[in-house]
Amino acid sequence: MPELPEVETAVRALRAPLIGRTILSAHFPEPPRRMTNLPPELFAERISGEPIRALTRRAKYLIFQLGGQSLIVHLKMSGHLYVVPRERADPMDRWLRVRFPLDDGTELRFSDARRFGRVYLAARPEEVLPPLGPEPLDDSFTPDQFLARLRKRKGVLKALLLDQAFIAGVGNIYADEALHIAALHPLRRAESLSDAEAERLYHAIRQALSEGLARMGASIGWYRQPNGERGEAQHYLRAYRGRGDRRPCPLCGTPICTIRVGQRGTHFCPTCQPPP
DNA sequence: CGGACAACCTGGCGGC
DNA sequence: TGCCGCCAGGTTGTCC
Repeated sequence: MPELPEVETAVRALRAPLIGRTILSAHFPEPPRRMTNLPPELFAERISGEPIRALTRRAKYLIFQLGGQSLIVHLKMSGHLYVVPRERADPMDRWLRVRFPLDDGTELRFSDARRFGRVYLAARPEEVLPPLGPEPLDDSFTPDQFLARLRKRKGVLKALLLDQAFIAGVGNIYADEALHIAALHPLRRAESLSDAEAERLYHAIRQALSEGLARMGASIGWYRQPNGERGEAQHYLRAYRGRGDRRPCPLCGTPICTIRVGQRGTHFCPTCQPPP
């Protein structure tokens, strides 16, 4: 489940092989269903000959700055971007959705088992990006700004952290992690937090995401780095638990509880995160 | 705005 | 061992 740390890890790894390259074309092994915002022929026509000038991230989106337009990719659940030598008859990727041949004999590939991933071409990213909150790891994201935004919102914390318009890049794993670090129950309501608790949550969000990024992301489910290697963050999770993972709370040894909050599997320690 | 829920997808896991 | 059914999850869209 690529979230901010996983997407940022992919962006950093892809810059070296991609910046300065020219995209020759786009090939879709199967007709794209809802994957693109343009018919495949038009998509290929518009991207052919475009240089890759920069690669950045906004929330969970990868943004390739081309000549006069942008390629915007969302990995969703199972999307994977990687670069391989083009002519080598390597084993065909079973879930290959798009191939972008490049001018140096390599190709950028978008693979996606679940078909949730999206690939957009637009003159400007804002044309396809939804409303997004601040980047939690940016210097411009301050405790004061977080507190001011929090005071405008109501509802349970877990749902708030998952709201990309409130804060960008947090997904199910790091939401549970941030709440555990902050010692806040996922069903606590935003309007119930003291200033001190809100500041704890601010630092916890940044800590959870920073640690995940330092460990190259959490390889739970499908996520792999562009070079195919797993991240390491999954070994250090405090509260989030994948299937069959029965590890207790690392702080107090209490079994981790799993509930559903807003249709999402939610994991917390009933001792460290007292219920509202 | 908040909350609930369906839809999109399909591999893989749990259960039998 | 084999088969079935359901779960996982980010986001959008709908409805109340």
